[in-house]
Amino acid sequence: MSEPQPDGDSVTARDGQASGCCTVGHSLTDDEIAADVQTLAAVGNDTRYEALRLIADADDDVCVCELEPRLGVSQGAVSQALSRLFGAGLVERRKEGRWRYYTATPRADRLLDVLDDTRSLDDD
Amino acid sequence: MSEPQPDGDSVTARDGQASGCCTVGHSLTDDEIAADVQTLAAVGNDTRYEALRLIADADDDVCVCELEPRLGVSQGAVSQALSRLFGAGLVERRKEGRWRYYTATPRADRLLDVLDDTRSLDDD
DNA sequence: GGCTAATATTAGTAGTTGCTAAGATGAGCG
DNA sequence: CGCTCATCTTAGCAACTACTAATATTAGCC
Repeated sequence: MSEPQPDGDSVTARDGQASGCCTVGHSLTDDEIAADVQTLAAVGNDTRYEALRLIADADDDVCVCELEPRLGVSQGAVSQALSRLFGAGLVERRKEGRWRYYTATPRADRLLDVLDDTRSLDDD
Repeated sequence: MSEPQPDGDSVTARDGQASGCCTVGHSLTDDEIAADVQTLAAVGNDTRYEALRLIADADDDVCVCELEPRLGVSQGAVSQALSRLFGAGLVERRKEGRWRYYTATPRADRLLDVLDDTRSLDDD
């Protein structure tokens, strides 16, 4: 494989795994990558994305029972979706009597903001 | 279902789909939702996430042949990953002779920046 | 305690995904 | 032209996902 090497040393090799010089690279640990991918995959699904939107766009925290009628899936599926969002660090939850209230974390808010901000730039 | 109604009218109903008053809601069209979910699902996979990182963190645009040895999957899988990132509007591509060079779009850059910025806040 | 409402968990399954291997396409070069 | 290299495409399949339906848990209430 005769690598084209666009511009000599222009492509950085920031971590130690690089075999020679001049190869591409990034500076993330495996754990960081896994966490990011988990986060992204958690929102990369219609039901969970909509659930997160509903939670993030609400002025107050949101009860599960308010989400159920909006998501068009069974109660069990809603519960699973929320658990997954929680596991990915995208929502917090608070118990109050029989009810469970959800709020979006700062990470979730910022992620959704970027999506809103950049949608017009290169939408399909 | 006796809705708890946290605070009277505190939960907004921004779009017309709401059945009564006082239910949660958001203001996105189905197309916008689908586009966002597609974007997120595209990066929500180890191979594609790493590919995008390598492209975004490089100073110049990156040739496919530079990515292949770093991703640990077959050549065909790399090609598929890049196509999917392209379809999601996360990379641009440029042909130059036999080679194909990829760059990250602003949407991709900003998405990755947010992940970097917020990782420490609520990592697992 | 026994009942009911809200949520979580589990088992099972149809549908989707991400990979490999193989072949196709297209550009440069002798 | 025929070869080779870089990349794309396709078929097929194992692994995973997201759902439903059913059951379990937990909290309030009579």
